Amino acid sequence: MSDPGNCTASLLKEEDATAGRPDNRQLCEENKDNEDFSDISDSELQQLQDTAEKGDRSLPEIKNKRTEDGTSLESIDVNAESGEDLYQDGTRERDILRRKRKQEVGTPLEKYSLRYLTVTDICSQVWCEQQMVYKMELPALVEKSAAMSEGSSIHLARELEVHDIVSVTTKTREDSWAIKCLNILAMIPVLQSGGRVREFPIFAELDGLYVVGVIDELGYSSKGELELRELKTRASPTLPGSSQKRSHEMQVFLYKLIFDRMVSGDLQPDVIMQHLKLRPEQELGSQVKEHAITSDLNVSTFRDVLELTCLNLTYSDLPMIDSLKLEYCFQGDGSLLGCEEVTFQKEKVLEQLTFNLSYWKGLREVQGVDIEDAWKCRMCEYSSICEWRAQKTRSIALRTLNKRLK
DNA sequence: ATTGCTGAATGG
Repeated sequence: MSDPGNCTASLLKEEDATAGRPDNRQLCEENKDNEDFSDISDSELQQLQDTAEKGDRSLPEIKNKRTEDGTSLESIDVNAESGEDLYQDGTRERDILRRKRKQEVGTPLEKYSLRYLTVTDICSQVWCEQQMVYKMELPALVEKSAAMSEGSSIHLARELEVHDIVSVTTKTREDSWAIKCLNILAMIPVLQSGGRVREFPIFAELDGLYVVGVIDELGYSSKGELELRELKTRASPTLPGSSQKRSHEMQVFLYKLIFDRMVSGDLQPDVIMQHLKLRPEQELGSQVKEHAITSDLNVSTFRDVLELTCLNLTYSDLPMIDSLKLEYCFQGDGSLLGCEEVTFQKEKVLEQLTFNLSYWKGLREVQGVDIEDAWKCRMCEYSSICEWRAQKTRSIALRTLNKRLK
């Protein structure tokens, strides 16, 4: 490994990833015969009304068996093969934490005990907010699709082209955040020398909320502009529809928003630690320290690494992101389907963000999709229990009924 | 808090 700038952070956990995983296949099959909100037959009308009055909503019982030894192994990167096992594990972990600590009152953020949101959380909110909320409440219902696994491995393959991978065991939450910092510290010089990096960790406070993410790729364009590239692999050889593109655009917009903050010296160690409830004096784990030493960094507590990172970001004179590109590739043969530059309109992005965050702050109720986007429900794991959908269906049914009575 | 706080992104 000649270039220390080529390491990224990741995490490994629990060996028996598949144990206790509920089989969702049947549920997914069932969802196939769900129709749009419209097109309701006469016989269904009465049924719908009955159901509506009863308020029937049978939630399937979800069990989360899990080994309780709790030993966690974190690493500075994935030893390949990450795909499914890690995903399933992570999901169950989040599931347990959220459901255990679920409170009946407070803002959604408090209800799900979230100290931060991820960029993906906000993007799935753009796709369907109601679905995103169900994912928080009942994550076990989602099964990773083949397209998603394929996407993950393509991304991993690309990452391996530019990164060496080193695993590191961690003991504390501070250790995992220290790894993010170490990776940032390693990537800064690569960017300064005009190089290319993948999986750049980002985090910043947006509108009072902490948002965390990972930038797929950063590099320089032929014009010498700092360019963000987000690879989207597609199961079919087609470009995404407008609805899906909207969510992709939001993703890169948020990346830029956060990255720009980071390089303009907006990051304050104390604010970060307060927000994320990290202990500044926490001594770093031996493996983390070891890695820091090989990178010639003299650090012993979490505060040391975080402060060093904030200072580096502030004074390394990295540019803000000039260009945002969405790159679509076909999973089948790897062919490029299209690459488009999206224009960052700050006002619009902030407006969208404010709307999304207002849900988390408890300023408004959850919203599902509009009728014209009801096609999304056909591939949604939660359509059979969806309150929003039921309500929409009901209101349309009643409207149809009224028309007929006229 | 009884023991208590998350790899993010993957695609539609």
